[in-house]
Amino acid sequence: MKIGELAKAGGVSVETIRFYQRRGLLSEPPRGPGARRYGHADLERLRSIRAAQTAGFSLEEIAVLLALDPDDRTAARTLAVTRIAAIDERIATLQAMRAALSNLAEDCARGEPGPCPILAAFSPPPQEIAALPSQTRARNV
Amino acid sequence: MKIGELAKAGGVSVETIRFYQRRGLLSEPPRGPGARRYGHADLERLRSIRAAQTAGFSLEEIAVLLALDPDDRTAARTLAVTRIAAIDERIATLQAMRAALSNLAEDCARGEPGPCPILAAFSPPPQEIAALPSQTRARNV
DNA sequence: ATAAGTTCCGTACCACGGTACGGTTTCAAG
DNA sequence: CTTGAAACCGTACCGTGGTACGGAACTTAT
Repeated sequence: MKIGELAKAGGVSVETIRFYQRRGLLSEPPRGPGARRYGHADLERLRSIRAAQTAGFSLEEIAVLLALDPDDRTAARTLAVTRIAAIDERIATLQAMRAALSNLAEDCARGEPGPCPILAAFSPPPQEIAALPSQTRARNV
Repeated sequence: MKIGELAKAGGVSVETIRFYQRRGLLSEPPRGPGARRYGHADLERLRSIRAAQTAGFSLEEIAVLLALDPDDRTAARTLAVTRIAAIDERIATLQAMRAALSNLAEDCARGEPGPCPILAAFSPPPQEIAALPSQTRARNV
C-alpha cells in the first residue's frame, strides 16, 4: 500500500497519517521503489489509534497504550481507570453547568415580570451561577 | 482603577484583561493622566464574563449574550437552550466512552486467561469500542 | 533625581489534533 | 516522451483561551 491507499482504508487523510508519524504513532517504512510501502499491520495500527481515540484517549496516551506489553494488564487497567476518573470529573462539571442553565431557562420561561433571569444571572451579583464549583473552568478531559 | 487593580479585583491577570479587550468583551477606556482608568462597571462586566464562562459559554457566545437587550428573553432563552443541547450531547458522548472503558476495565480485572481485554479492544477487530457512536470524536462543547 | 514598579503595546508562544500549502521528485498512462 | 497524478517534505495555519516576553513611556517612592 502507498500512503494514499492506507489513508483511504483507514478513513483519514494523508496529512493525518503524516501527522501521526511525526507523533511517533505510526512508523515510516523504508522507501521501496520511489514511495514508502505500508503493510496490513500499519492499517491495523491506524485503526487501533482511531478506536482508542473514540474511547477518549489523547494521542499521547495512545502512544503509551500501544507501546504496552500486551500482557501487562495492570498498566493497561491503570490507564483505563485514570481515564474513567477524568471522564467522570468532566461529566460532573457538565451536569452542574446543565443544571444551572436549565434552572435559569425555566425561570425565564415562567415569564415573571422583571428582567430576563438568564441575563440577570450573568450580571452581578451572580448567585446561582457563582455557586458552581470552581473547577468548572477546568481544561481537563 | 488602573488595569492591575481591575485584574486583581476580578481575579484574573492583566494579560487576560487585555485579551478580553482584544476580543471586544471589555472596552478600553480613554487614557486619563498616563494610564487608562476603569470604573466599577468594568469590574461588573468582567465578573459577568467569568460567570458566563462558568456556565460553559464560549467567549464568542458571551459577547453575544452581553450585547443582548436585557428584556429580550426570547433571544437569551434560545442561547441557553442551544447551550444545554450541546452540553447534553457532550455528556452522552462521555457516558458512552465511560461505559465502554469501564466494561473493559472490569473484564480486565476479572483476570481471565488471554491477553488484556483493554489492549485487545484497541487491536483489530475492535468490537466493543467500535460500537460507540461516530460523533464520539466530535469537537463540540 | 533616580530607582523600582506599572502600564502600554505588539508579538510570539502554549496545548491539541489536525489541515493546508508550495515546491520537488517519482510513477504510470497515453 | 510528455503530461498529470501521487508521494515526499518542510513549514505555516486553524480554533480556543489564554500566558509570556520585551522595550518604551510613565508613575510612585525614596
